[in-house]
Amino acid sequence: MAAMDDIDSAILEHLQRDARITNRDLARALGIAPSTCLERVRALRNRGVLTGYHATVDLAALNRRVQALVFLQIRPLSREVIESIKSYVAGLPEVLSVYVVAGGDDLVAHVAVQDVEQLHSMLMDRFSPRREVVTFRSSIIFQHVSEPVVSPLDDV
Amino acid sequence: MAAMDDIDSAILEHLQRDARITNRDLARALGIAPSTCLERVRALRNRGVLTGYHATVDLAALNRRVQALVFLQIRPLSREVIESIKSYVAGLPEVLSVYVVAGGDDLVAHVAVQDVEQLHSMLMDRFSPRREVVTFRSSIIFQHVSEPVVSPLDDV
DNA sequence: GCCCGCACCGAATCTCGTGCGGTGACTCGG
DNA sequence: CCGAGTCACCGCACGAGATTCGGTGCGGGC
Repeated sequence: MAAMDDIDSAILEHLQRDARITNRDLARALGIAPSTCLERVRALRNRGVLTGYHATVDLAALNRRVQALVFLQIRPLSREVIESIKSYVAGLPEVLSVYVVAGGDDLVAHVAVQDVEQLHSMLMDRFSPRREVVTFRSSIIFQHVSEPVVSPLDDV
Repeated sequence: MAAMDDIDSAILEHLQRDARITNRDLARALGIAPSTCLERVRALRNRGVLTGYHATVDLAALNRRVQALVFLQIRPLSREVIESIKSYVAGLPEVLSVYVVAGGDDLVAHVAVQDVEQLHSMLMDRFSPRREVVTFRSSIIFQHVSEPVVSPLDDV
C-alpha cells in the first residue's frame, strides 16, 4: 500500500465531509491545480482507499423512527453458519448494519423500523424461526451519533 | 413532512448508492429532465430528507485494522451525565459511532484502532479514568457489513 | 554532471449544472 | 361544459466545471 501524504489526508477529510464538493473547489482548498487534484483522487480510488460516495438520508423521513441493536447468539459457531446468518440478517430490509463479534454475543444487528410494534414483529418473524439463532435480546437506541470523518492514525 | 413519491424514492436510492452521480445521469435514469431532477433533489435537501454526502474510506488504509464494540455502563443515569459522556466518547478520534441505548448497557461505542494494543491503551487511558463509567467490556469485530442504501418502509 | 522518472501545472475542449420562460395537465368555481 | 389558476415539468442557453494532454521542474541513481 502506497504511502499517504498530507495532501491525500486532506482530500479524504474533505470528501468525507462533503462528497459533492467540486474538484475545482477541492483543489482550491488544498492549494493545488485541479488537474493534479483529480489525479490524486483517482489514485486514491484505484488504490482502494476511497471506497465510495454515499448520500445519507434522514431515517424519520423514511418511516423509520425506531432503532435498536439486536444481539444474537449463534450455534453452532462454524464458519458456514456464521456466513449464512450474517448474509441473511444483512439482507433484511430493516437492517442497517451487521457486526460479527467476539464475546458473549456473536452477531449484532443495527435495525431501523417504523415503530416498536414492527420491531417486535420483525424479531418474531425473522429471527425466532432461524434454528441457528439460539437466543437474542434487543436494546432500543435513544440516540446515535456517527462521526462522518475518519482520520488516519499515526504509526506508533 | 411532505409526501414522497416513487421518483423521490428512486432519487434517494441512486444518491445513496453513488452520491457523485451527475444530475444529468440521474435525470436520465429516472426518465425526467435534468432541470426537474435538480429541483427535486434540492427540495429533498431543503426538506431535510437528504442530510449529507459522504465519501467512505477503507479503514485499513487509515491504519485502523482493529475494530471493536465497547459496551459501557454509566452511573448516575442522568440526562446531563449521559449527554456529557456521549459527547466525550463521540469526540475521541478512535470512535466511529456512539449509540445511547436501553438495556443492560447504556452506551455502545464502535471504535477502530491500529491494533489490539492500542485498543487496550485507549480503554485504559480514556474510559477507565472517567468516574461515570462504572464498567465496560469490549467485543472485537471480526466482520462488519453495512447496507449503503436505506429504502422507505411502507405504512401499515 | 547527466539522464530518467515523477509529480505537478496550465490551457483547451468537452460536458454538466442551473436559472428562466414556456407548456400541458389537473382542479375548481361558475 | 368552460375558463382561470396552479403546479410540475420541460427545453434552451449560458456560465461553470471536468478531464485530457503536452510541457516543466525537481530529485534520485549512475
